[in-house]
Amino acid sequence: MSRNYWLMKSEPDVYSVDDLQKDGKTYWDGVRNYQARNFMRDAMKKGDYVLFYHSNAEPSGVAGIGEVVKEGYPDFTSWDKKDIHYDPKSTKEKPLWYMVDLGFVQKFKKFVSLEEIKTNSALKGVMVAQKGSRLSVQPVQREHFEVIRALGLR
DNA sequence: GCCAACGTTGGC
DNA sequence: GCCAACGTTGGC
Repeated sequence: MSRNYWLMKSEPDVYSVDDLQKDGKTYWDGVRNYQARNFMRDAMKKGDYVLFYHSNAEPSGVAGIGEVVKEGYPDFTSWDKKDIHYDPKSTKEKPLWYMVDLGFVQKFKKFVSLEEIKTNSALKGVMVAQKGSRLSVQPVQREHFEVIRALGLR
């Protein structure tokens, strides 16, 4: 089976890997960036694995693994006026933003910090370690995914 | 809380 | 279509 690998960022104060473990699955609402949207709408497939990354955290890094359980569909929070992610350009008839559903796979035994990712020579070129990398949904090479998972399950 | 990096908006 | 101004992200 061919499976793709991704990294998704979430601020743990807002939604952490523990929340995902508790909920079992969640919908990944609130992405308002076209590149990230395109990944979720067009490229992420059921069964793909996702590194669950804690951003704006102390420390930041990968906290666990999730799995795509529902492929891209319109982010309904975008046309909800009361929602913090409301965007008047998006309507039910013409959705602008998309999301996927993410299921819980596992929480790492050992948190893999950004620092660790940056200094590991086997992880050279990982997008999240690059300066100014703000993309909240990004592709990860299989080999890199495996290295990070191995670090997390030590 | 600061600020560099980046994406988006809007005047021209 | 350029680019300055502005808003946001996210590491530190």
